[in-house]
Amino acid sequence: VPEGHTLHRLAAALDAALGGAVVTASSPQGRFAAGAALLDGSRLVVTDAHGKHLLVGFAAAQDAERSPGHWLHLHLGLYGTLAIGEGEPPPVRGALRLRLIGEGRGGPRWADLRGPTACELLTEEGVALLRARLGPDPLRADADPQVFVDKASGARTPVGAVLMHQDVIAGVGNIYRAEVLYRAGLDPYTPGREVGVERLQLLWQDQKHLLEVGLRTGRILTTEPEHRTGSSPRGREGDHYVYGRTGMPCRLCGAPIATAQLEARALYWCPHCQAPGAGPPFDRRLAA
DNA sequence: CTATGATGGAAAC
DNA sequence: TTTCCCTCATAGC
Repeated sequence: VPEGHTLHRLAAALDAALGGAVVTASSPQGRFAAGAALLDGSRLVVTDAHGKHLLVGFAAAQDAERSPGHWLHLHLGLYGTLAIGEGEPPPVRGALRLRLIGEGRGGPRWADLRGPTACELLTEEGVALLRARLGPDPLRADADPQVFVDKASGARTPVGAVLMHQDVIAGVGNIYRAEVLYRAGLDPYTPGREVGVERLQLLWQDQKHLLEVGLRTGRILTTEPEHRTGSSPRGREGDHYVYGRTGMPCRLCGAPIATAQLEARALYWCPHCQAPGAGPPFDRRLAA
């Protein structure tokens, strides 16, 4: 579930639920017991997402300035979950890494974290180091597209691999990489340095657009309305052009969708619409 | 009901 | 390159 849009949604949801609240923190599973003990009784003051990383700032409950002394860094990885709810938290079940409970602006709220790749406390310096190793996130106002263009246009590796590198563009995962390349009519194996600056700029723009749709809808929806028919295994009906559609006909040309491993992940593409030298298979509208 | 694989990344080899 | 995290949606009985 978690590509970049999901983390921005979670950041907003966590702030809406527990922003400003003094929290009770615990680690029923025990693996974050020391960290939870440090956070227990402090105030959740800010949430922020950068790519697939979620940062949550906590201040001492009596700190009038509400300046974060501790930063909780979360990364959900492939199957971590952060569930947020109202009222009484559900009975503890399974491996619950972290539970936060507090009286939010709208009433009692709770948040349960399971199976994360990262759940750790960082200092301000640690947060700076984390940000330094992340590339621009198209969903952030401070994102600099030029950083993406510079890094991607210097890469000898395939553009399909470059898009997965979080230090090049933060927040793109395996679904978005496949879909944005299809929408651009780009052969995934074209080396980054051969894509061209102009097409990389367009790639950034379209990726930003797709992430914004994801942020708004909570769903990785990459198909234009007129193409939204037929199945997308793992997505809702018609959500994707190529992701997970191995062997199924391309929505535009009918050629069977191909798959291969790239960057240790399944890559999906249309060998016809994304043949070397091809252009965008349709006029992309910036609507959804 | 059980089995499988997945939108990720770090650590361990 | 392989393992781990130990969830959750989906496929299949």
